[in-house]
Amino acid sequence: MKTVVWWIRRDLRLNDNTALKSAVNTGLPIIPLFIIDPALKKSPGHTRQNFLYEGLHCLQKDLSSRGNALVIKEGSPLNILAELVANYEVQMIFAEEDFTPYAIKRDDRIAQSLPLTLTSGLTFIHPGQVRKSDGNPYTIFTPFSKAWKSLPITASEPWKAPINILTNPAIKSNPFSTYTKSSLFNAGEYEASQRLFQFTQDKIYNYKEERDRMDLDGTSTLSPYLRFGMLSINQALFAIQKIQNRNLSNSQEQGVATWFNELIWREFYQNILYYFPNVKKEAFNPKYRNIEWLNSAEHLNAWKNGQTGFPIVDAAMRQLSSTGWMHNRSRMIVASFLSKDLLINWQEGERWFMDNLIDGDLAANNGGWQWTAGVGTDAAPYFRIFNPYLQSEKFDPQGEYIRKWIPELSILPNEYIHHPDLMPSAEQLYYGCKIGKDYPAPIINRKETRQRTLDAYKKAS
DNA sequence: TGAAATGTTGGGGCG
DNA sequence: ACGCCCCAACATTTC
Repeated sequence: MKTVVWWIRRDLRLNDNTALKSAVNTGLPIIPLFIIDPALKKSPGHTRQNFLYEGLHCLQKDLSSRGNALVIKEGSPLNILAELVANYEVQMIFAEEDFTPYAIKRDDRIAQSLPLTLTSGLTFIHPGQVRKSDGNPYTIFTPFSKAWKSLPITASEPWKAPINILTNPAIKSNPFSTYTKSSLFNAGEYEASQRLFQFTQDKIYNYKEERDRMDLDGTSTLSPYLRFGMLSINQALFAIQKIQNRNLSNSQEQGVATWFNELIWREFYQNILYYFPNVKKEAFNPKYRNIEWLNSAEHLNAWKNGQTGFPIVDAAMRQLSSTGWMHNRSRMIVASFLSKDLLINWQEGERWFMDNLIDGDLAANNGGWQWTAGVGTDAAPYFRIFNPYLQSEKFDPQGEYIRKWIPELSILPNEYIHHPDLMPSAEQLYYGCKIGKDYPAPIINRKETRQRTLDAYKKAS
């Protein structure tokens, strides 16, 4: 029996799936396949791996309700696919194109000997399509986003997977259910579509104002779903287009435009990784490849464990450890603190984020870290140093975020919540929070570190 | 998608 | 009424 393979990688959905659609269009029976690749298994942290496995479980359920089966195999993709091709009459392998250096290399090798066809879907516009007039890729966000927006491409009505997907009955799958559920994110495309619907009904209209507030629930919380393709970028952009057709107030429009812009940032960093795969290993900007980092192991541990003595930093780091997710504003604050205040190589932070984030994505995470560390695609940003106290007062005004994640500070009044080390000793006694004992004293003096960092960056450039 | 330092302006108090 | 000072508020420059 002639058959085709739908090779699932980071597109764990049935609807609006370009690879599945291509497979369905052949009219041949399909083998829906996910390969657990040992080469990738060692890198993801537990949170992300659990989310992936729960997503596979969901996909398996979604498929079996259509009378089909998801085949899950473990091993080298090349070997597994070659074996399938040898044992079944596989006419074609369809997969959604991925742009990490590992994925590109893997797919190139497989395509040399097997009938692999890659489809577009991870980014809305393929990296090759967004270039300057001289043919070079964009390296600055604003011109990139202008070019991106000017392309005459609009999101299309998401493709609905057929009620019955014809699968190849000759190959059986084992049920897959070994995972720990995330406390915050249910996996699966149903959950993703629900969240997208809720967000675009309501929160998106206040997104511009509330997305930065760490004490509010103002962000989309869609990143894990976009990361694993439980939601496609086309589905997200189509949802935006639909609400843009309504009569929106000025401020509502701004909320929508701000989220739209965030999605273009995602495209931008996928592009950067595609054209400059070396960013995985080094700073995008050659001037900042030789910064003399201090790399204090003690400071790095304090940062990881949320014990720096800076409440907003510690709250954020504990949120990450507890939930596998961190608010976007918090990510910038802790990243600035690690690279600019502690003068620790941003790559240490990048790795810790990848080990812990449920939505950890090489392109976005790397881009974000390089941006904050000031070594990336921005023009002259080395002096962009966040002041954790100001950030805290601005974006967690009542200290609710801090109180939520740092129980030992939860009793403090607003007056001291951002800056507990300024608390007089009588108050420390009164609130049962002795600085240096119940909660750490600040591990660095910001007045000194600011200058230290400016010097180190200046020297490197 | 930063913050601090420095510069400018303009209104009110006051001799 | 006038000029001077003070200072808050805002704008610009600098790192």
